[in-house]
Amino acid sequence: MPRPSDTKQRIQEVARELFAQQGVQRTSLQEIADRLAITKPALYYHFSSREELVRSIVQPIIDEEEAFLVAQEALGEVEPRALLEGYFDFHYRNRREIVLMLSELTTLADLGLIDLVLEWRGRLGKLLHGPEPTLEQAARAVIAFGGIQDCTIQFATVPQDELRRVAVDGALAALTIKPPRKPARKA
Amino acid sequence: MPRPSDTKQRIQEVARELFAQQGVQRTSLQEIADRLAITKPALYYHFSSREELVRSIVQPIIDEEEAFLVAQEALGEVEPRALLEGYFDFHYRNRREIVLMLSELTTLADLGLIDLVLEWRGRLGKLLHGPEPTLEQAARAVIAFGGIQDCTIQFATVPQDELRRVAVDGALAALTIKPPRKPARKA
DNA sequence: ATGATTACTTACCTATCGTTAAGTCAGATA
DNA sequence: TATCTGACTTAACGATAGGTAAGTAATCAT
Repeated sequence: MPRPSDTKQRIQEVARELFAQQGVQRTSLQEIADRLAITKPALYYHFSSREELVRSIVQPIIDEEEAFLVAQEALGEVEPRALLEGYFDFHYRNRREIVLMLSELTTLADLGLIDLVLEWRGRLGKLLHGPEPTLEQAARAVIAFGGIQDCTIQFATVPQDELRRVAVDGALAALTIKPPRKPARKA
Repeated sequence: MPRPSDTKQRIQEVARELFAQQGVQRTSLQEIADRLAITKPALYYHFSSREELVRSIVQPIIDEEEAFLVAQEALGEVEPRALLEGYFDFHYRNRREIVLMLSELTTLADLGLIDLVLEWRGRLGKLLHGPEPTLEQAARAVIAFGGIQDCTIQFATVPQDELRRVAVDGALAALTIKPPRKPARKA
């Protein structure tokens, strides 16, 4: 049986599935091994530790989000709708991994996920409202981006195009700030 | 040292703190006991199991959210702003516990939290848009309520009144649905 | 045919965790 | 003074999980 094998990929597939189903912490190496009809130490041939297996699944998502942000920041001027749509597509594509990351933030603390998520939200807000947004602007950004994230998780079965429309529309609506007072009727 | 002791409350305080800091799953009974300078089995005098300790912290929040929903549903007609403000206040008051519940959904699966959260979102949506909302309406509700939740977590240090204003304004903005086409100028 | 390499298996170790049984001891009760 | 109860401690158990050491069968290069 030796020589090139796709076992490493198959381990990751099974891990992704079990992690999504029952959580990272509640999934043991034994369970992953059983599902593949191999032994636990076989996993150690492909991954040096449990943590490395977890990281191999989560890290690509982190890298992709990071790359997305860097690309948008390099653009200089951002068009809100395009930014939100890009953000949506990224989250829709990786919704399985993202939900497991978000619903186990503390478990994955070793990866520094908590700080990363907070940092990303800050950077996203600055893309929309400049380097020093007001509290109101920051809140709107959190609602908009968080809302898109929630939509990809909550409505995971809705087709991408349809969901993108309603999610991005909703996020844009959340961003529109009405002038503070003065009804300004029939302006 | 016998006779009335406040140890049970002190255990819960320490547990709340450690759970919030490093997660429920990553906090062992040993750690809680050490922090209180008592022994691990002493915890079992006050709580019949680890799960019961966790539940004693999480369950009141669940009950409160349930009660909030029941009360709102009983009202018949709901005013969106009032609903959102009530929702905000509940989440602001319990933000520490709520963040630990949300960031460990899978770990707390025994409590049926995942299904509960999904159910709550559905009921909140129906409060705003009736028993059978469109996808667009459902998405807006998810963005609005999720956004309020995110705000209480993200801006945990902002005073309650100030944050409530911006969070609820943002949520309301997310709820306003523009007519699909036809600019309908000067209607 | 031989040696090296790949891809594992068998067997085992150890640490930790939740949990329990049994004992201790200060103070309230009688 | 004797007894009972509340509030623990000491000691230990069983399960499980991550991890390792050593061996083995199949394949490739030489």
